[in-house]
Order: sequence, then C-alpha cells, then structure tokens
Amino acid sequence: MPKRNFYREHPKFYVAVDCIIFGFSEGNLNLLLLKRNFEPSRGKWSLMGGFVQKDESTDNAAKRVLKELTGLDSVFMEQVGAFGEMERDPGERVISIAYYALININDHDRELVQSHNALWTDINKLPRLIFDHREMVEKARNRMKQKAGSEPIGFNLLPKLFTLTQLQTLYEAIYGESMDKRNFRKRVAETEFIEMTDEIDKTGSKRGARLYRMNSDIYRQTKKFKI
Amino acid sequence: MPKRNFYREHPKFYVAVDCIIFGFSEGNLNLLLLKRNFEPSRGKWSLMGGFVQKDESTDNAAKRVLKELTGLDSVFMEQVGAFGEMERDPGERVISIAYYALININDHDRELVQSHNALWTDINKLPRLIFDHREMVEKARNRMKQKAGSEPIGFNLLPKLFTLTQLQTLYEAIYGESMDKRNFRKRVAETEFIEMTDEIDKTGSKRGARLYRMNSDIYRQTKKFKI
DNA sequence: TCAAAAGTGTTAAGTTTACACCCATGA
DNA sequence: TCATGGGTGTAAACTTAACACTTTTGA
Repeated sequence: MPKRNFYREHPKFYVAVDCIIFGFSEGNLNLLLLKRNFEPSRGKWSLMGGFVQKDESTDNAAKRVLKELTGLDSVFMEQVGAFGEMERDPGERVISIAYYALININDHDRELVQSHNALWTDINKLPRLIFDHREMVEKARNRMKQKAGSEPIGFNLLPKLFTLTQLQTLYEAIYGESMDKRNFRKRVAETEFIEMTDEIDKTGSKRGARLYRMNSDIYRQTKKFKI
Repeated sequence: MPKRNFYREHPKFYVAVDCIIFGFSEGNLNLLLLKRNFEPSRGKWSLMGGFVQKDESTDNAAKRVLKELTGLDSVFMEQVGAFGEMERDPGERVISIAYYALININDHDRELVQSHNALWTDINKLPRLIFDHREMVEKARNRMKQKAGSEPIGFNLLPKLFTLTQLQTLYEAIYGESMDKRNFRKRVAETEFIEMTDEIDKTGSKRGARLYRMNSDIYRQTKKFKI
C-alpha cells in the first residue's frame, strides 16, 4: 500500500496560532489586544492570531505572527497548548495553538501595532474577548506565573538595566501579591546571575537607584532560580 | 465579504492525537506502546495515536483513541501540547497533539491491547520511538510529575483500595527518588482525603497492611494536596 | 524461630516570614 | 527642610530532613 492512502482517508483542518503578548508597564502586566476591523467578529477584542502556513512549523507561525504585530524577532515564546473544541470559532472549524510571549514594552514598533488596531491593556481589566481567547489568556497567565518563579523569564519584560524596585514590582504583578522588600532583596542577593552594575537610575527617585542586569552566562552555568 | 473567503485562502492540515498512557506495576511506571504492524514505520515502536475526525474535539479524539486501545472510558487525561514541526512525520505533514492518561493497569482490556500489538513497557527502559514520540513522552512525564505533587492524580494509577507502601512506591516511581517512610506517612496522615478503611491487604506481607482509599468529595472541599 | 514487610516519634537543620528605621537627594 | 523612594539585619515560626527499632505472622 502506498503511503499516501494511509493519510488520505482523514479530514484536514485549518490550524491557527494565537499569541498572548505580555508587556510590563507602570507596575502592571499588560496584554496586546486587537480591536478587530475584519471579519469574523469585526469590532470585538481578540488576541493576535494567524493561520499556520504550509512552509512553517507551528512555532515559527507564532514567531511570524508576533513579528507581524510588533516588529520583534527572537523573543521569548512558549506554547500554552492546543484548543480544539469543535465550535470554538463559529465561522469555521479551526484548531488553534496558543503561545505566550514576553516582550519589553519599549521595544516594539508602535506604528505597526497601531496599524493593526492593537492596544496594550491592563491584564486585570481585560474586555470580553472573542471565542475561547479568555481561556487562552488565563492558561497562559498561569503557565507564565509558574515558570517565572523557577526560570528567569521575567527579565524579558524589563529593560536590560533595571532597578530592584522595578524587579520587585514586576514580580508583584506576576504573582498578584505584594512582597516584603527586605526579603525580596535578600533573595536577589543570593541570585548569582543578577549583577549589580555601577550605573544609577535617577529617573525614578531623587536619590537614585542602583541598576542591575541579568547575566545569562552565569545563569546557564548554575541553572538555579527561585524568587 | 462572506465569511468563507476569510478562511478559504489558508491551507489545511492533518491533525492527530498521540496518547502517552501511564500505568503502574511492580514498583515501576509503565507506558503502553505499540509495535506498529502498519505503515508508516511498520515494525517500529510508537505511541497510540489517531487522526482527529470532523465530528469530534481534539480532547474527544484523545479519549476515543484511548478507548480503542484499552477499552477504558472516563479516564484522567491531560493535554501535553501540540507538536508542529514540519518534518516530524516523514510521510506527510501531520500536526499532532499529545495527551497523557493515567490508568490502573489492572482495568484495561488485555485482548484489545494484544490485538493492537501493544505492550506495557518500563518507562526507564523505553525502546527507540518513531518521530518525536520520545519528546512527547518526556514532556508528558515532566508534566505528570509536576502535577502529581500538587493534585491527587496519582491515585488513578492505583486500585481503589491501596496500602501506604503501594502509594509510597508509586510516588517514588513518579519522582524517580526514594523517600523516607516515616516522613511520607506523616504527610499522608495530614492529608484529609486519604482515608483509612478497616480492610487489610494480606497479599503483600504476612502481617498484612492496612488499606486506604481516596475520598474525592473531601478533596473537592479542601483542594489541598502536597506530597 | 525467623524472615519480611508494617508500623511508629523526636530532634536538628534549613527555610520562610515578619518587622522599622536611616539615607540621599531635588524641589 | 522635607517629601520621596532607596537601602539595610535579626529573631521567631514553620517546614523539611534525618534517623532505628518494635510488631505481626506465615512458612
């Protein structure tokens, strides 16, 4: 039996990717959401998505879609999972694979974002989203929260140099709870790959705050993180 | 613009599910693997899989495939993720969604399993598997390990009544490390939903061991678990 | 009578939490 | 000079880890 026959009896499906794009700004986690000016569901809010093409893996489709919206390349992304309910997209059956990305909100291409009719939205004040996008967001958020506590992915949301107050505010936003400053700094001090620089940030306070950086080489050696 | 056009430009894909079926026997985690007597890759080892059909969600496809092999219904299953590399299946492009299942190895339909040419295999002595199935197994195993420590899914691998030695051996197999008996039993004693019964198992020892059971109602109330 | 698995508490080490004041600076 | 955010240590509470002997019973 030639190989083709084995597959040919089976149905084929549209496969899409949807991107949960996290940013961090003014003490809050934000998501990049589209106000759709196209069908289906014109005028409603949604995640940025796109159909997987013949010549790309699903991971690459997600990267392409992220780049289409933000102009950004080589960004941290992780798959959340496949969403395959039959009626999830009322237009046609589409199986969608959700990915989340962590980007530094200052890095993206603002015009590109605007041209897609996209807006940064506080994750705690999300509008109603189409289809099962809310479920994707919740799952991505939990996955990210989980991961951010044991791998240094959070640093993707910050500028290269950051103050400890910024770092703490970020983790408070991720965990959704406030932390003790001294205990937090104690943990940072025990984290070898968070390096103090000799630069000072004067924008956030009169006194100025020490800037730190994450050293990926050191992280790769130790692979230990808990915050 | 009619809705159809929006979708029609895009390619469609075969979508499959693959099942990582965990069982527990003689102190080891086992996987149910198929020695394929069909193309492609006849004669090689693989996970049980199947194509998603038009009239079923991906979750239901996974349940169907599990039932085809084991005869079992309403089994704990969880999605691991989508595998979408272009060349993962050398025959045709297939996007596959992996699911893992935890079953009590005594419950399944042995004849059905035999008729599929499937065998229980010690997870620490797996043969080479086709495609990216090894990667699926590793991911499923990690996900399961993670989850088994914070939700009482492990009990799905045991008979309804079990001894504490069985439970400890199970967790040692899941975590891949041995545990202190007294500390383990202390944790069990603090777990409200693990109930002592008044039955004794005499098959495992001369003295006999107390049988316990998991009470799902109590778990649903407290939702606390850590072992 | 003895081999084999079941059962049982205590202490030390390590981790986590709670908590309050001084410092440097620009406005 | 004072309002603002930056920076610092210690003790108590809790959690985890280490450890060894007695019990029961069938062969």
